[in-house]
Amino acid sequence: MGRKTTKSGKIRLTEVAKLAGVSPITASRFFRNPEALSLAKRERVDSAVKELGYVPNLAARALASHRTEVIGVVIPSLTNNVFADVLRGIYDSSEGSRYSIQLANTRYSILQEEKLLRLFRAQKPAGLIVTGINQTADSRAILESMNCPVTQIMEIGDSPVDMMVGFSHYDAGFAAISHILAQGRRRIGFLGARMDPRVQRRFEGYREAMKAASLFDPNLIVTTTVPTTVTLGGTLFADLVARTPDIDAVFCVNDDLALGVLFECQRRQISVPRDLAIVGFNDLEFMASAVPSLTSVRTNRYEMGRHAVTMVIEAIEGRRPEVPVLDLGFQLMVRESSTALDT
Amino acid sequence: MGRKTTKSGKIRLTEVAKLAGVSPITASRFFRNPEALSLAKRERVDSAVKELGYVPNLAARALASHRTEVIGVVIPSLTNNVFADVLRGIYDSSEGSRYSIQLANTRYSILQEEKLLRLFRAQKPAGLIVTGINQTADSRAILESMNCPVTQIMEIGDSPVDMMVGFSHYDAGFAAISHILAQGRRRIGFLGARMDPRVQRRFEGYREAMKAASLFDPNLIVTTTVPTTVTLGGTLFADLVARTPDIDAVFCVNDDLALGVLFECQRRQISVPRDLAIVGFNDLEFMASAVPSLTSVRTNRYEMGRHAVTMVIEAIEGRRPEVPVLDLGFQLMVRESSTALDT
DNA sequence: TTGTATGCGTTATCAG
DNA sequence: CTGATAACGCATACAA
Repeated sequence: MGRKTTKSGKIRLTEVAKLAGVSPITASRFFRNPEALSLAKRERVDSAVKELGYVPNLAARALASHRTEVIGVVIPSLTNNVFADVLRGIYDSSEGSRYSIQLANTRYSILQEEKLLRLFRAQKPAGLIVTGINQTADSRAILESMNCPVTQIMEIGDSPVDMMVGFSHYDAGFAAISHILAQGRRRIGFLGARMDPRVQRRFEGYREAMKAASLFDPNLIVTTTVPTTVTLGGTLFADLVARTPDIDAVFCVNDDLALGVLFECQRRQISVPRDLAIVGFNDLEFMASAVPSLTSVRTNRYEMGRHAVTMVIEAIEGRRPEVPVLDLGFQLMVRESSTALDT
Repeated sequence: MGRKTTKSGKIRLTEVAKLAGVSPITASRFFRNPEALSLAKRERVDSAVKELGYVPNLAARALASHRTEVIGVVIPSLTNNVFADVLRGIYDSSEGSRYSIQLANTRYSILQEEKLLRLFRAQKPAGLIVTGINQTADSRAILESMNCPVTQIMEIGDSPVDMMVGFSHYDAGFAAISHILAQGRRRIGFLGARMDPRVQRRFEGYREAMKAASLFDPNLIVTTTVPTTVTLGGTLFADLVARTPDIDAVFCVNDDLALGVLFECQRRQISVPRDLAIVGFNDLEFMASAVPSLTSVRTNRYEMGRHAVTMVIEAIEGRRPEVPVLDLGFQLMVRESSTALDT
């Protein structure tokens, strides 16, 4: 009397095996290691699967095998374009594989991060990708106790939990300032928002470059912990100009701020780059399109996502990388907004 | 000799129950329906859980209960800011609940969407959120066979699979054009990229508004299926000007294109809005900040995400909405770029 | 290459 | 309010 095609919950591996005339475990192997089956049985199982419309039960699989096929990804923001690119890389690279991505958003809160990591631990992910290197001690402990490959992304540093892929925000900040200095600018303002750990390291790059040139001056610095927007760029710039009118360049910790500064300059008839050089960070697509085109520091976000997933998957499958830390570097994209001063 | 605190895999509900002096099923109920326990046992279980550091096994739970606590979300793009906002709403609203979000990216491919839906079906999600109303017949069939609440987002239409939250892209396009016409403009160009179903409906709004004013002219239209960028906005605009030099306004299907048009105008010394009015779509944050500030159609993306999750969760828990279709509307944000022509 | 026996950790069912 | 028993659907280990 038992139905089988309807009430889709009914078709188990057993049914498939029965129809194919094999044992359940052979049918099971068909999915995990098809090559281990004789061609004949492989085809029999294959058609049985199709005929019955068999859909594997992931929960049963996970319970029996003690592992899932999900890779957890912990990022601090969904609205930040930077992470959108990283995520694209992650999803693109994971698609070919059998792993699926589970995303979690900390909103830049390390306590929230801790909570999410606890949640992940309950789920026994096959691998984990987390943003940055500033986890709490508890978070680190969780990560280390998780018995799965972990890749930290966006930046690099000593003492990785496991693997890392990113670049040095300090170096990138330093390089940006060195470039501006090389153009003959001296009063270089710093505009910062959000001030997360990576932004702070860019700031350190700025500070050290300025100090090395004996040009550091606290009056050149305007920061806020408020999230970044284009509008905020204009506001911060207005603050900076009010306090320090003689600036001849501005380094913005991201491109949204830089665009806001450009608009504010247009509003105030400040000529860019003649009166003011502008340099952003991340090299979002619009930077090249702006008038004047805006200099920025390109970061390889999409590649970061791709590498992170690849490294994790390789590690899951036993092929650990020779070096656990991958530096993807950055490129200074010099454009009109930071050309040399006429002298 | 058996450890228990280390090798965290060891602690099962049984261990908790033993320590608390109750049966496993009572310990189980502690998590799902604490009120059903006597205060005494509840406290005993509670401390046992804490003492042992018990972590529930989600796979076992899913297998035994025939349901998971994940809500699947299917979107066409991760880099599009529009979806970033929707996702933020989704994640924000899901956080308080016990449901976790599983994200899938179709990259605007309806075949990929079909594939992903099949994958979801294997996972027996508690609920599903999908983008748009243009699923393939197969996709629709899968959705309908899934036995869980489904919410379609971003737009509304007849014949929802289950529930819907969005707005009419046709109406929004029509309203934008009506506004431009009311400013005295006559030669209104249309710039479109990507041309996904929602963009096409905005186009239909444009077309009908123009036809109603007897101003429709194919030469005013430039579209491409290429993904949107700011740079592309400039390129499309250049094409349009080359073909139809006498335009006095441009409607862009999104804000990135609009920004690109603005930059291109700056490059060509075309005065906005004097020579050309510009209207975008979505009202991304930078629109208000641009010089001149750019008119756009605000869509309530964050709220869309929030409502979608809330509706799904409510439905999962048996409280279906009175009306299955929620229209969140749109607002025309009139700014400097589309003020009236001097006459 | 294939199959048998057994267990994974939890919850549903129904009785008390 | 509490508990005993029996699934849930699949994979591991080992044997053939």
